[in-house]
Amino acid sequence: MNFTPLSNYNLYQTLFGGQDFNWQEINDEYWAFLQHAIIRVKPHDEGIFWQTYPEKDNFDLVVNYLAAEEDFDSLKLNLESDSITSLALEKYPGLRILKQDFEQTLINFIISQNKNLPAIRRSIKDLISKFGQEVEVEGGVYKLYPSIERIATLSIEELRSIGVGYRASYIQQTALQLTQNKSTDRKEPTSISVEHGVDSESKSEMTENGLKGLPSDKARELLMTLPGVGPKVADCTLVYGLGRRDITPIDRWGFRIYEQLYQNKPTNNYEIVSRWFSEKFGKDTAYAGQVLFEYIRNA
DNA sequence: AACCAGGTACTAA
DNA sequence: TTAGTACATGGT
Repeated sequence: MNFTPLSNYNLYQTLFGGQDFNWQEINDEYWAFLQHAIIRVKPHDEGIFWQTYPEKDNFDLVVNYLAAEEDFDSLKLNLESDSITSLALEKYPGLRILKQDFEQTLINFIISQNKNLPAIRRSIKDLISKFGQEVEVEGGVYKLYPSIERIATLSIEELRSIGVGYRASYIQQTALQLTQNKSTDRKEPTSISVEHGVDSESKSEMTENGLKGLPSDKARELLMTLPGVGPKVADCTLVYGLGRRDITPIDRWGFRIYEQLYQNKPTNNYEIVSRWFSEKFGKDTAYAGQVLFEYIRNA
């Protein structure tokens, strides 16, 4: 295995908190099952021992996924200017935000709606074990997270078998749309912007690169046209799957943070709370939201 | 045995 | 816009 030092990095809380459902504990190691790779991590005091499969020694994949090169110290300084966030940070030092795969994040958070963390993990684990492609790892056989194309071919019945209930059609339809957008994206490489209808133009932007080119509110609006994707799932996708840091997803806990921790007037209006976070924490909103989420959830 | 879960879609006022 | 409700299934 390779070794990479990691400083001020709360590995366990980062991998197994509420932001990422792809990691499993296997014999004192942490394994992530992605669409095209498996990341294997063995924690160590000063960093991690790691390996990737089926392509081995993929340093860029690991460092990028773990956001290991992010300047956490200056981030920490900014967050400490707020006393409540500072308190949360004391309890969860070194909590990072990972850089997950866009499509996988979208599907996972569609599954997550109205489920608790253990139930989410169980469904995703089943999705992988039932429908993932096999890869050989050190003589054993493991499975990747199923590709979005594969998910698009699954029947409602197959999807129901992983315990996602009414979300099955959301998953199926969203996966179908993403694969279709990917293929039209390839046929029309870049901008020879001929007469696109608003509709087809929007669709062509519903790709990883298309969304990356849009401001957060616009990208969220577009993501919300997908079935099963409301503001919360859209924001999770933007933050965890597209690297956005100027917003934070507002779930039940987000509303509690807004009302109880910061003594704001109770509301059930997503936009109001979302804007409050972004105006208060600016470019570090995602980090503030993340550490406050872990803080209030375990209070 | 209820009640809740990192919500969303739908309906009616 | 805002308020209420059904939804499949599993965790506690």
